[in-house]
Amino acid sequence: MRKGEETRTRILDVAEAAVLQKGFGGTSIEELIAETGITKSGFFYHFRDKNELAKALLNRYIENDERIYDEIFNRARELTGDPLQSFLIGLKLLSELLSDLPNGHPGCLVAGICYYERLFDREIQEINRNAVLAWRRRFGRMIRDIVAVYPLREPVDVDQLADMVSSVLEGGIVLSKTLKEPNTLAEQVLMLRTFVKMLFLPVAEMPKASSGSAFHGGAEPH
Amino acid sequence: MRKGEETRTRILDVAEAAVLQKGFGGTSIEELIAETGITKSGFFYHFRDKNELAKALLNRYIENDERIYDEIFNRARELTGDPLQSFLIGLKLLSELLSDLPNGHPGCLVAGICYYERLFDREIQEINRNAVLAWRRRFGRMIRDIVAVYPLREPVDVDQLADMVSSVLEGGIVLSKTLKEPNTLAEQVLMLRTFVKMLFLPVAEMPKASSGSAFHGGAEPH
DNA sequence: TGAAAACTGTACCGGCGGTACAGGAGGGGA
DNA sequence: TCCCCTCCTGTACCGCCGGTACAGTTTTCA
Repeated sequence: MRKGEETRTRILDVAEAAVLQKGFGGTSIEELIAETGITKSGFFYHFRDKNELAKALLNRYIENDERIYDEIFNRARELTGDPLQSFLIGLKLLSELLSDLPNGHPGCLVAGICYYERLFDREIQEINRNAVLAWRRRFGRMIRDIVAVYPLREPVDVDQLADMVSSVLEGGIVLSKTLKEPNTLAEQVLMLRTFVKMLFLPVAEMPKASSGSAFHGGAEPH
Repeated sequence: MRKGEETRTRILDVAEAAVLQKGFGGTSIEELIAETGITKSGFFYHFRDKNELAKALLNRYIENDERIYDEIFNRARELTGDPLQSFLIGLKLLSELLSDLPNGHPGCLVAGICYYERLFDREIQEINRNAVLAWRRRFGRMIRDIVAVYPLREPVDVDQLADMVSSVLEGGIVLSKTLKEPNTLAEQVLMLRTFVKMLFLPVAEMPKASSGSAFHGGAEPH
């Protein structure tokens, strides 16, 4: 019983890394058993087929993901009672965590599976869907707490704003991976933070209309 | 010469739909030739291997993508000379185009390939990277035009703001696909539009602090 | 009309997902 | 001590797939 769990975990570890680099279709079972040092029969003892491996992988990934968000935003809530401030602090902590990843974000399994869709059964697609809905509920809850205290400066739908957090994270991961710029993801989260700040806080008075060109980014001569 | 191009295009059409539904690894060449009504030899006459198919597919996708953006934002520029207004109109047009897609957005090949990464050669990864950099340049150019006229109400980096457009699009596609809610993508683009608006325009005066709960979204009893 | 372009047909290879099944090591409870 | 259960190994096999090789055929158009 103990030994079995350990082997199973080792397979999942190897599989997760492989799937995030090559997708499900690009990851062969033979390659997984080679790296885990197990036989093919051993693999199929733990997982009936590739679909069940995907399911286990996805469930584990989502669980871990939720745990991380819980930690970050609970920590943020410990630091202040104000719902807006704790949300903003949470986003800051999240961006720091993301920029501390040594090789950049490895990729999101939810997105990976969404781009592999048709080869999995309805159950997996449902698990994936529920994970995204859980994000919507999580961030929606926090935003509703804010709205109860701060007036919204522009008419936006709370659930859509909650989805924006997921959008920017998923999109930021794609950009970061494609550009091979690990920092892009963290920067995008901070941009979202700026948006949230502007939606609920009065803008600081303009310092002196210095006509544009103040906050330009890197040079882009082309 | 003419006939060859036509067959090639037909293969690419079939392949694009398949790849967006199942990923590259999940798409078999045999399945492509079956649907195109061509033989295996015929397929390999047009494409040396799967990698070259991917390259052609990606290049065509990016080209088409650029064309669509050109059309939308040129059209927006025809409607007004003001850089901010034309950008906002462009985003509105984009969201309308996205919400008019009958079955929702089919998925972005750039993201699909980014999640399949390791199985392609450096060249493809470079094409992908350049596509994202082109988006950054495109939106960055428009934002710089705005910044030259309107003061930024919060200190944000222009390139990071430009990347936010790509982030929200890519993330919105993932959310839309996973949730099977075609509208989510268009809504996310409009959220981004609100952000851009707030960054450059003074906020409308608050109507009367009716203490929150004004713009709540759908009920979320959990 | 003739050469090049655009294929078809056939045969083959090795890798992969998956199945089937027999058997064995090791530990824990009766 | 014995037996059973968990956790594997080993072997053999199937059919699909990506890819190669190459000879031959039809279509196109200059």
